[in-house]
Amino acid sequence: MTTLKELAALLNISVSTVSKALNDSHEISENTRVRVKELATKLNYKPNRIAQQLKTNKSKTIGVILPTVTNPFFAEVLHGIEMAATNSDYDIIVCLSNETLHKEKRSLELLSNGSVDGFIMAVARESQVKKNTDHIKATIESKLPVLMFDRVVNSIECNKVIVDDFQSVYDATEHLIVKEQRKNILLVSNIEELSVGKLRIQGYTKALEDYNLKPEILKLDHAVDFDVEKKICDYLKANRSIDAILSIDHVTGIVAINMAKKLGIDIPKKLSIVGFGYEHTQLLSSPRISIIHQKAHKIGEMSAQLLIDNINNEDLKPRTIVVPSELKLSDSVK
Amino acid sequence: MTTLKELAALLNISVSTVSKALNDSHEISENTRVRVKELATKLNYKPNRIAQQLKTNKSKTIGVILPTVTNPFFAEVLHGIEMAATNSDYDIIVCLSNETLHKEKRSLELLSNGSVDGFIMAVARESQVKKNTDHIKATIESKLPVLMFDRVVNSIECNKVIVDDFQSVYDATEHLIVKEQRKNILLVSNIEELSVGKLRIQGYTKALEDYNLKPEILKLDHAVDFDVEKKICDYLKANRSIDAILSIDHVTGIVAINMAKKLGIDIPKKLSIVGFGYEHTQLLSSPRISIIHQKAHKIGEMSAQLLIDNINNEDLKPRTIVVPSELKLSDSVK
DNA sequence: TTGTATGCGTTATCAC
DNA sequence: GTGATAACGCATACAA
Repeated sequence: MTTLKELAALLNISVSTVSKALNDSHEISENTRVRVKELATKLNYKPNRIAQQLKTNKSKTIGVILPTVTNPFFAEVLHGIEMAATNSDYDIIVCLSNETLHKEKRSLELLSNGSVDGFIMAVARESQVKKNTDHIKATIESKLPVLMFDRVVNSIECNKVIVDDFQSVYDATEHLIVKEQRKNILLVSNIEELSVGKLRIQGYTKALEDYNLKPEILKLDHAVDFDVEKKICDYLKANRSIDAILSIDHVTGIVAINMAKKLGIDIPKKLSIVGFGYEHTQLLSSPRISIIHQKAHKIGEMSAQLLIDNINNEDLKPRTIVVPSELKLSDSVK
Repeated sequence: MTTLKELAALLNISVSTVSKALNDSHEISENTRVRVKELATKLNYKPNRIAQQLKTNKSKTIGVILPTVTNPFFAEVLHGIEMAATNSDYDIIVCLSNETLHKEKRSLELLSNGSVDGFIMAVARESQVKKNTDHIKATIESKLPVLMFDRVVNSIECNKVIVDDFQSVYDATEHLIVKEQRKNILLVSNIEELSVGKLRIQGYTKALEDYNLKPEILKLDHAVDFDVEKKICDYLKANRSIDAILSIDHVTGIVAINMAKKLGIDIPKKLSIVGFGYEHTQLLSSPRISIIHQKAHKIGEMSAQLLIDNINNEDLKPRTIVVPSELKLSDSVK
C-alpha cells in the first residue's frame, strides 16, 4: 500500500505538504496540489483507514450482533442496516450469537476495544430467557451506545426499534373475528418464551377477550420438522370446530395450510390461516397464506440511522420507535 | 477507554513496563506483573485494537461481499464464515452488493485500505453477466487475497470454493431416470444466466443425453410471484406427459408442487419433483419435495479457513475446493 | 506556501 | 528488572 511518506519521498516534499494537498488545504499551491494528486492517483494511494481511525479515535464502524442470520427476518434487517450504514459511510462488523448468551457477551466484549463506535443488536434467546443482560448494561456504561431492535430488554434504557407485536396480532385477530366471521381461532406458538412471542400472544388473547371468545393455544415447544407437522395435524383432527389458525412465526402457518389440505379441510372457506411472513412467504403456499408482514428492512434502516445519530450526538435522549407491520391478506379473502 | 499510559501513570511506572507486564514478559518481576494486572482488570483495560492493527499492519478482519443475504443460501454461507472466522480470531465486515457491479466494486475499493486482510466473495449477478471483473483482478494484484465461492470467475486465478453444480444435477437427473423410471423430465430455470445456472443445466442435459432422452427446459426469465405460478401451471396443463420436474433454484420446485396439486396431479406417483433446498425447505411442502441440499454452512467454513490460510502464507498455491451436495429424497420415494 | 514537530496507543529495541 | 525511544500512517498546530 502506498503511503504519504512514499509520495513525499518521490516528490521531494514533506509528508505534511502531501497530506494537506490531498485534503485540498488552501495553504497549498495549485501547482503542488496537482502534482501530488496526480501521483497519488497514479499509485492508487488510499489513506490507511486504521491510521485515520487511531488519529480520530473513531472507527466509523458499527457492530451488529444478531441471534442468527438464517432466519429471514434477521437477514432482511441486516440488509436494511447495511444499506443505511453504507449510506452514512459506516462499515458493519457482523457477529452471530447463535442465540447463546456466551457468544453474545463475547462479541460485545471483543468489539468494545475501539473496533466499533456502537452496537445494533437483537438479544439472544438465552440471554432473554435467563434474564442475563449485565454485559449489555456494561457496554452502555462504558459509553458505547447500544441500540436494540425487535427483542429488547425493557429494564435497559437505550434506543430501541421495535415491531408492533401486540397491536399487529390484535388487529389480525380482530380481522378474523369481524371480517371473516371466525369464532374458534387457534393460536400456534413455538416462541412463547421470547419477549416478542409473549406480546403476540397477549395481542391475540386481548382481542378474543374483547369479543368474548375463548383463547386456544397450541404450544409446539420447539418441535422440529415432522413433529411440527404431526402436532398440528393431530390437533386439527381432534378439534374439528377450529375455523381459523393464527401462527405467530413464519413457518408453522404454512405447515398448517399443508396439514389442513391433507385432512381435506376447505381453505379458505372453512378455515382461515394467518401467519407471520416475509417478502416471498406467500409464494410458498397455495392457497396463499395471509401474513403479518413485518417491515424488517425498514427496521434495519431505522436502527442504523438512529444509532448513527446517537454516535454523533451522545446527548440525544433514548427513543423507542415502533415500526408498524402490514396485514397482507391472501387473495382469496381480499 | 483505559490506556497503557493511564495505567502507567497510576502505578508510577513506565508505559513499556506496563506493556511488558501485561504480555507476560519474563523481564518483569512477579511483583509488578501482579500489580499491573490487578489494576488492568480493575479498570477493565483492553488493548486498543486499532493501535495494535496499525502496529502490526494486520487488521485480523475479513471482508465478506455477498450479492444478498436474504437468499437462504448466502445466509447460511455467512453463518459458516462467521463461525470459522470467530474460531480463528478474525472479525468479518459484511458488504452486500445487491447483485450490482458498482456496489461490489465500491465495497472492494473502500475496504482495500487496510480495513481487511482479505476478501471472501460471491460475484454479483451483474458483474458476471457483463463479464466485468477488473476490480477483482485489481484487488488481487494489490496483494490482497480474494477467495471466491459459488459464483466464481474462471479467468481469475485465486482460491475458490465451489459447489458440484454439474455433478449434483447430473446425479439427481440420473436418479429420476433410473430409480424413479421417469422419462419426461422438465427443468425449470430462472437463473440460466449465472455460472451456476449454466452448470446445472449442463448436468441435466448431459444426463438426458446419456440416457437418450429429450431435454425440456422452461425458462422463467426472472418472473416473480404470480407469474411464476402461472407459467408453471400453464406449462403443466399443456404438457400432461411430464412425469418429473427438476427445479434448479430453491423456490420454483415448491411452487411446482403446489401447482401440480392444484391440477389434481398425483404426487409422487405420477410426478416427481426435485429442487434445490436448505435446512428447512422440505418442511414447506406436502408431500415433501426432494432436494439437492448444498452444504452452504460448510462452504462458508471452508472459505474462511482457506482464506485465512492464504493470509498467513501468501505463497500457497491457489486451490479449488469442491463441496459435494447431498440428494435428500422426499420420504415418499425413499 | 512549505516544512517540522507532535501525538493517537501499542509494541519492540535498546540502554541503563 | 525497568525505562526511554522509535515506529506504524495520518493529521494538524506551529514554525519558518
